Amino acid sequence: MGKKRVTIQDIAKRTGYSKTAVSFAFNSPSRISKKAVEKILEAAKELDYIPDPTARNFSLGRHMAIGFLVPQSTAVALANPYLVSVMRSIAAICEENGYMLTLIPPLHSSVTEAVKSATVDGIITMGLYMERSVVDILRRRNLSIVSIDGTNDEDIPSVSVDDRAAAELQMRKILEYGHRRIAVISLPQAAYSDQNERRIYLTERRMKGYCDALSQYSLQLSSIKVVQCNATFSSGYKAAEDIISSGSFTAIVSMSDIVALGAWRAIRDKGLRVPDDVSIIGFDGMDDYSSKELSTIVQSADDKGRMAANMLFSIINGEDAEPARSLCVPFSFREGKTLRAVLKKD
Amino acid sequence: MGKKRVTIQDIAKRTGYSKTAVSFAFNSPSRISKKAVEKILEAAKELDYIPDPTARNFSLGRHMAIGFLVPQSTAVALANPYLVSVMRSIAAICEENGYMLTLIPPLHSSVTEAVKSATVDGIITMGLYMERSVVDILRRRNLSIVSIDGTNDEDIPSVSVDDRAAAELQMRKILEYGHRRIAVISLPQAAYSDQNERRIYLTERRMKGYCDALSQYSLQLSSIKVVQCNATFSSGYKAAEDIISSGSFTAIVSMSDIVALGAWRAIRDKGLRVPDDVSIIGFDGMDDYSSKELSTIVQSADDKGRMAANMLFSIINGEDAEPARSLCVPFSFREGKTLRAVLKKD
DNA sequence: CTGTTAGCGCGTTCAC
DNA sequence: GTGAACGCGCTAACAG
Repeated sequence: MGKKRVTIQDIAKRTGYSKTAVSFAFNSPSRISKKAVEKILEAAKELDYIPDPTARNFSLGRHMAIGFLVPQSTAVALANPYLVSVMRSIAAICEENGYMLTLIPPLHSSVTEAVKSATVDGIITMGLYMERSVVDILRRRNLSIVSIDGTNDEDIPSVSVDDRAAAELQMRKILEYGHRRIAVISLPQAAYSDQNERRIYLTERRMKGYCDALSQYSLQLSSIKVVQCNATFSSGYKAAEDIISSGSFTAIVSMSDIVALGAWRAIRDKGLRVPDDVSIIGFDGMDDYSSKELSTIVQSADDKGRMAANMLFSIINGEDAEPARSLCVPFSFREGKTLRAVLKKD
Repeated sequence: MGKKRVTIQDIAKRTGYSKTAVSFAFNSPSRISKKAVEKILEAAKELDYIPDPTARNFSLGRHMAIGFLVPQSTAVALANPYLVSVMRSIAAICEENGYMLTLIPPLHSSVTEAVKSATVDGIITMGLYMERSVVDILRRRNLSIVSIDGTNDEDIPSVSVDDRAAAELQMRKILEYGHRRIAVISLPQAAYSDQNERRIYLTERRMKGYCDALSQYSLQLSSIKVVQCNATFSSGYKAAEDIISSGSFTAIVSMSDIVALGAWRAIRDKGLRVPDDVSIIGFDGMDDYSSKELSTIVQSADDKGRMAANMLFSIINGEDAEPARSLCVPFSFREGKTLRAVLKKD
């Protein structure tokens, strides 16, 4: 169905000019006479000619799109509002640059497959443990990458927060409030990581921060309960149910706000009160409407996205001399309403 | 920097086979001898050969990506959690089909420009008034499209809710509760609409529903206040501030949940109580954690996204005989906690 | 300055 | 198993 696409040839024939002239009319009008440009554009309009973007990109060796590579299925990834916020600010920078943003989930459960076939000019990852095989493909394909909250790998430009210090602050707040029966809700380990590599992933960096805080109080990590879950509300809900049913804790420390919110709900549903019975502290500081009352560690999603995108574009446009930079976003503590000093009773 | 890309030629030379053989080794291994396949794949591995996806797509005339076309800048669009939910379920279906999802915002403020240059195999729009010029480009480019919450255009496959009836129900609830001093927060009119066209946009369909409900109570649309804002929390907040300062209303009817939530916050910040002083009813029924208490009209984001994506894929894969279908998602009323009968005092 | 000719990019596929 | 054409727009090199 539908007649064949109108090509540059058709316009050339129709006007009596060459393909080259037609191409110039669109891309460098100054290269040919005004009259020629007019005639060509007119014919193009008459025949409804649109230069095929695929052919064009192929010719020019670019796509005008950058990829947002997420480590899990998009259904999980987009369930995290913090990630969406970061993506939003990335998309905004893309728009400024006339680029589109393509979501790249693992293809057939494989990040490598996805990266092999993605038609983009560069990639921003978030929360991805960059295994060597992925980096290799990027290199082969000459694709630039910027990593957000990724591995602390020196040869990959990255944007992140000082996870260890931020986590230390987070745990210290809880300890300062007198809590000792503490549960931590961690995030998934690098699902696709290669055991041979010794780069350190976000969860480990934060765990280190927890240890540091605990040791200031002469406590061990082993004295607290650690569970792990996806960065979604419902996972946080379930995680908190687990925690509640496995003992009596006075504080929950979550590596993610959305998880903390899920936990909060679960606690309320169990008939417990926050912060009277259980204190909660999150991590992210979503600028979100619903989470203003959550005590948390704030790191700007907007800054992260913007910095990463700008960095990527300056690499793509060759404006960047240094091969790899690591930028750090500041963090801060937000008091919120989900923290309370533990009652001295034991 | 970086050596030239390894191409299919290099593998051909290296192995002594032809380009054709190499191509077959990757795409139809059964087409050549097992031995040949082995040798070729081995050489490919040694040389780190990855078939260039751009060239491949160009050759095959496809992209393995579909586009999500939003009428506003992504920074605005992604600020609406309901839209993100829809996108999430679209992305999930894409993944199942091995496709990626590309976000298409207006390029240089032009939807037409964006649609001209998007390298995708099909498009799903949401809340977009489909002007003729856009439809024309899609046709020229042979791009299939499915519209969510779009214009009621018969020749475009679409998924939506019965907006008129849903809005009527929404307004009727408010009226049943005795409210008469009512403010409506509407959504942006079709920013890119062509005045000559007579297709009806979502806001108008809903407005019709409001009229119908009002007339059952012998009221006119002119008797209520109508303001308009973007589908974001902060816009909703501002809209409610306007409403509050412009008179005394007992109920706010919003065309979007996120807007309703913003309004709710604004009302609280003004020292008024919900629902004691002001009732609020939203529209969307976000499955979201934070909005369970909002009284609203529920329409499943997941269904919308899934149905639209499945429809698009069946069109792309040529499984769809009928040229255009319009699917309807059911809606329902959720009581919530933001409605209260108005006190008889006047 | 205006316009053309002749490839090029890279993988796919028809016809032998 | 192969040679050659093909898709479509871009552009270096060249001629008037």
